[in-house]
Amino acid sequence: MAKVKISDVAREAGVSLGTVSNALNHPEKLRPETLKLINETINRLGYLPNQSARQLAGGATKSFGLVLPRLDHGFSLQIASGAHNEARKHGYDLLIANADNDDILEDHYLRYFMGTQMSGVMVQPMASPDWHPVMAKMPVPIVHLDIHCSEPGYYVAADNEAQGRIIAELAIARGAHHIVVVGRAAFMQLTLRVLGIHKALALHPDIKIEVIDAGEWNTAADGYGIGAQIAARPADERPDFVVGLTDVLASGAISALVDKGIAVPGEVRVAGCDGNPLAWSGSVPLTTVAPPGYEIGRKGVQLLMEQIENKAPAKTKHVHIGSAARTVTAVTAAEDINRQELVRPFLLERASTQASTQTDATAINLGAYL
Amino acid sequence: MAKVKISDVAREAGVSLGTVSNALNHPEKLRPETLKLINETINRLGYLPNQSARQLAGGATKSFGLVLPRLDHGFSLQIASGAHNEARKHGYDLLIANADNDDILEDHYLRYFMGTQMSGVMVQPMASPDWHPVMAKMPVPIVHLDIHCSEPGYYVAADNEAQGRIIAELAIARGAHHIVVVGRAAFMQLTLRVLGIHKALALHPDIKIEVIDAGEWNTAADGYGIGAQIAARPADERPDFVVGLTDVLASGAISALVDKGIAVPGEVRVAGCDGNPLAWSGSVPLTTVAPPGYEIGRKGVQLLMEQIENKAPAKTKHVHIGSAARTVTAVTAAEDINRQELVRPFLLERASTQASTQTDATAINLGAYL
DNA sequence: GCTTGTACTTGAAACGCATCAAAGGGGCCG
DNA sequence: CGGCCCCTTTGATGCGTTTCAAGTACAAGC
Repeated sequence: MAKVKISDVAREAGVSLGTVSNALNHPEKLRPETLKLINETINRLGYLPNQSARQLAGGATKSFGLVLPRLDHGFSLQIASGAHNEARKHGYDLLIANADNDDILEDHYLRYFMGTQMSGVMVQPMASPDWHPVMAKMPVPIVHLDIHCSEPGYYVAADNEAQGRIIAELAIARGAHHIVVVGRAAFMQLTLRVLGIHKALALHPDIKIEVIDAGEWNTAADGYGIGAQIAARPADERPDFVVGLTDVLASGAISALVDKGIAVPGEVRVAGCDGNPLAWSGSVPLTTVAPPGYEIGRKGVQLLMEQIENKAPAKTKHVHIGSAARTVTAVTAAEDINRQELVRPFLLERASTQASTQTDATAINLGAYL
Repeated sequence: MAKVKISDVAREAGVSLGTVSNALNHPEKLRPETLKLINETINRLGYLPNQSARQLAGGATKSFGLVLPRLDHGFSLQIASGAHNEARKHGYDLLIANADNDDILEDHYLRYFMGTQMSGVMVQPMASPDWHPVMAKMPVPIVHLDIHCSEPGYYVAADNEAQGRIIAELAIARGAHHIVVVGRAAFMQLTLRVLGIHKALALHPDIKIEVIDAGEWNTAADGYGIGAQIAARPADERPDFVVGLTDVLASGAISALVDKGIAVPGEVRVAGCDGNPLAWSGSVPLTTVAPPGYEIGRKGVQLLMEQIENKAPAKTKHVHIGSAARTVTAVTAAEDINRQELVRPFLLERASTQASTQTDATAINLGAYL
């Protein structure tokens, strides 16, 4: 079980150490038969290059690290997916670490990646990344995702305000008179969505709007609570449009409303925000405005590449990506969940199973903010 | 931007190289004031240990690698979550790689992890792991997840047959007379589920059973196709119970049935299999029998630890974990999506929002297979 | 004052590989 | 046959750590 090393391969194949190394890294430099001989020996011996030694000796690694706050949030997964594909396209590996909603762990993995000679590191931070002095003097390209930071540095974020605007316009288009927004004020992203909604409704003073803090953002139970509260109101105080600032909140609210005998979307329409796959893979599709997670991951890697390739990269680069709006049915959406590079809002009503490519009037083109 | 190394810290702090190293790895060996001095210097200089060099010199890394076929499959995420928590408990890091349904990539990341001096590696393989001769002579503990392999080695798998049995018994309990199973025969896991269903139904020759290959397993569209086909049948040839061997298949089938005006669960009951979060977080809960993904990840790490700690570990160890059955409502389920260590099937009918802890008679205790 | 012991600290060796200047081996031309 | 050049292979060097045998300083004991 002793690990076989490059010198073993060299001895066994009757060539020198450097030749084996070349076989691994610059095969074009070798005569085909030498290469073949070495490869056979490698396989026979079950040789596996020691990555640590490789990195130590060679420098960069052609791999990126991505630290995510959680793995079970659809948005983070879209980021991971986009980052993965883009990284592979450039021949880089992507390693993912789960910070499990823990600051300490986030910091730990960040340092870990930094120290592993990764070519670059991305984080979807839990808190503002400005706090960490270490970040600034990092010898490794780093990009923050889904967050705005004032400090110099690179970040890619969704235009959350635009999402709010889109959803508000959806409500207006549906003829809403009374909107209830369910969310959690403490989160910057959600706050911006609320702001977008308010701005869009500024021109419609006749539409009444209420914002209710659900306490949390990631459990349907909280949405259920608000839904139940709404259902308990006298009919004339009930909204005709509910916005869940998060898809799970919206789902919970729908559950409550239906449970209490209120027709959705008959009496109350409900829309979400997140583009959480659960919303469109379920048997009943939820209308949702999706931040472009996939695109954020992709762009993040692109910014990493940019820093790597430019000898003198910009000190600061902030990218905001708008949410492209598109109408798709539930089934179709489930189909291309991993292929679509743009995410989109859905029609509130149950759509037919034919895919419709009709573009929402409020669509923001991807490039608009680039 | 030059990377600061240990010798820089040593020089700056006026101590020797080995002392700085001790400060990092064996702080108890240093005089408190020396330690303090060194730590201050480290922070001032922003020193970050080079993990590659560390691993090269030191050997093991206290970190595990996990290669997953996809990141967007709920089951894989449960595995990742379980593995993560267990690994942290032992003070290990967990790094995740996404093979993106690509054999080559899977192999690539496996070798990568092997070569990184990871203390152990886990894979949820796409194909049977027997094929790979390299695996056998790996100098690193390795555990296969969610798959049975005949070769010597470690694996942890769900008892898929039991899942089929549970779902069949659910159908029997609901008084089913005609069951349609929608799935993809080519996948071992699904085949075992079908086997379990057949075995459970062996005692009920009066119940008619049909198995339809949906072509795929991971898109609701395929389920939709079968659902539509069922809906098109004359009423007396229609099943009264449909089993999706995968939750998305079940979702798709439900969509189709409802679209075509067939009442679910009024005329046809539908259940899934996977415990995919989408099934229970959506506003309408889907009944599903969930393989214990979290538990598989957990046990996988435990087996890794076992191999690491025992100087002479067993050559082979196969663990099957049964699916514990429990009845939960959609909202509650969404709530503890990340806390439950056991996953469970749901009632087919829309449940009330009160959690019910009633245990299904077919429940298999977690420990039963350990 | 000398010895022994204790508590730290030191620095050289090794970890496995990539790199690169230099050497080797042909083929071709004069 | 000698000289040149190109293609291939060689092996010493260094990457940033950890480790560990050897060293230092200081205190206690005689």
